[in-house]
Amino acid sequence: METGKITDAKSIIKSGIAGALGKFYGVEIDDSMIQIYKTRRDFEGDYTLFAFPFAKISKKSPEQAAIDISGALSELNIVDSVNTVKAFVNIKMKASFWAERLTVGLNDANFGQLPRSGQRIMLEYSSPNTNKPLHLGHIRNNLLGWSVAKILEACGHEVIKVNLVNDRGIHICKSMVAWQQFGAGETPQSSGKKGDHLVGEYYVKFDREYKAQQKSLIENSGVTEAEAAVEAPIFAAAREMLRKWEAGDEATVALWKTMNGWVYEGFDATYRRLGVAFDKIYYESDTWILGKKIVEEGLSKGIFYRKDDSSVWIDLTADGLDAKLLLRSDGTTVYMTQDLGTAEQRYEEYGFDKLIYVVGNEQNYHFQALRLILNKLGHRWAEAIYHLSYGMVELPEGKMKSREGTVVDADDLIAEMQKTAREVSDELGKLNEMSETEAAATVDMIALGALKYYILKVDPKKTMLFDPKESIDFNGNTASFIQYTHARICSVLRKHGSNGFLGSNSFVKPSKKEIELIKLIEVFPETVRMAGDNLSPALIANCVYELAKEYNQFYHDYPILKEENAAIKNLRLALSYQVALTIKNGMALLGIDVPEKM
RNA sequence: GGUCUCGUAGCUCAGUUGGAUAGAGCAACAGCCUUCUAAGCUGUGGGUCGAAGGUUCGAAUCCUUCCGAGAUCACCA
Repeated sequence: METGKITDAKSIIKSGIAGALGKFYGVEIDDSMIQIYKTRRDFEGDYTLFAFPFAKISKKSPEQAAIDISGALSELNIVDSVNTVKAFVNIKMKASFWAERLTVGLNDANFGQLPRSGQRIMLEYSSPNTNKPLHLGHIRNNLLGWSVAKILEACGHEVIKVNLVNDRGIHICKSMVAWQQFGAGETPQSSGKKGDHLVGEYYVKFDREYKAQQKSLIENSGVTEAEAAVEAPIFAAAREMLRKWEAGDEATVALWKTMNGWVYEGFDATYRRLGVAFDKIYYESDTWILGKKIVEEGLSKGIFYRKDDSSVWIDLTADGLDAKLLLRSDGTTVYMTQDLGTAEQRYEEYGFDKLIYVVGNEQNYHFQALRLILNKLGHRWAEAIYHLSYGMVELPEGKMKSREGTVVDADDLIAEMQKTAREVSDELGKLNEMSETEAAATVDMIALGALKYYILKVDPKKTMLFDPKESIDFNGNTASFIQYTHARICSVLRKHGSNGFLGSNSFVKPSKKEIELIKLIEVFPETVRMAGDNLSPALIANCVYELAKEYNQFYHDYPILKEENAAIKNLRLALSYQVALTIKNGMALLGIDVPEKM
């Protein structure tokens, strides 16, 4: 899924270096020899070239090679000066070079949007169960999925966002049975409860009743724990309901449709609040049968085998895994069978170049097996399957456990963040001059921005800690800080009476601080490319934060509107505009909106 | 037990895919609003990069072993 090359400052310098050193040494300079990176802050220069590869060509010491190189490079017309420290060649670019880079950025209407790649990527994320409301873990999944989709689109790929809803099975039957027994006809309309929460309550009720029945069975009938687990009447009722559902019993299917409908209404509300959406939604009730064909295929090819009880397996022990079940002895399919089937169906329908599953790392094993099995069946596109495996979200008290009631509900969390955002904004007097609609929209941006940024700034693959107190902090490395920077710039541009875009003007030479800002803006498209290659929104978050931080320093130390020199003022306005645009584009890739006032 | 992931400041995290003296935020302390938004800015303190070996000009980053944390190995999804 590599994207194309970008003509940023670094690549321009690289080709300059290749030309100059090719001439100097009289050999073709391979791209890999030019190892260049940002100069450390304590040294003079913009980029640093490592001289070791060239020492080999000239058979001189690395230090001497560095000196030779510095001579050759100072000839380049974009280079201001060169200095060497040991085997490091520090290159300082001309101020005019940076002014030119700013102009290029300003004239790029789609700054940060890379050219079309022609690749089609299917991205599966969210994939909830319909027996309980979404929680903090789902939030990480949804935010990651949405952001990665945005990033891949920015990288020029066609992205198809899909959701696979787990709407059938024993878990939903549990909620249904409990509702039948204790519900007394309660509906979201009658109780005013959100549909997914309502169904979730009955799931909990089931569990409570189930436990009570087990306890009483063990105490009164003297059965073992395992026997009690099977014999409890309410569990028997759930199993019976599943059997009826699979047999297509009308009343059961009708109840199932009604209760799932409630859940979908609830999910839709939460999805809308989170600002995520899908291009296509798959339901397990449609796909669970898929994969049986694959089982036949695997059996006939001798890749799968049938046991005496007629269950079907694949032996993956040679690949370091275990034997995996593909078909139960009663002929029904399992999760793996279904996933094999949907993958094949999706490939036939869409012919993707890449199929990405955003699923927690507890399923690493499953996806390892999935790829392996498809490979063994001879599907070349198995290589296109990628499991974007993200780490669990933990609380300061430890892991979330639904049984202990420590699960953080998605809707509650969002509501809480909105409340806090409102309080803090009010306290600071930020909403004083706003209409209620405007204030509500601003509070919304701040609250959701805080939540999204807090989660997305962490490398997806790492287990992360969600500290509620820290997540609603609006200072430091937070979305609010970045949003505030954007609002400040908008305020400056408003007062100037323009949108700050000053066309393709040529600019006066930027000062050191201004060059720092141009550099941070300049790397944005390259950062988007890296974020796409690594499927990591965290890279975008860091990049935007660095930029906002640098701008706030600049804002504090340098006048913009009050600058008397018109040419310098012009440069600073253009720079401010470009910073605001980059912040806006970057935050959009995280699914975060930025206000013009706050 | 097998497989996989992780371990960086008191806490939460970065670290440009092997580069120079490892960086931010929070928390603590000390400053800055009569000047474009103080949700901001400046400064101080804080490190055996889990440990030990190895690879090489050079390692937080790669390899080995050990220690510690987590995930997974169901006729659940």
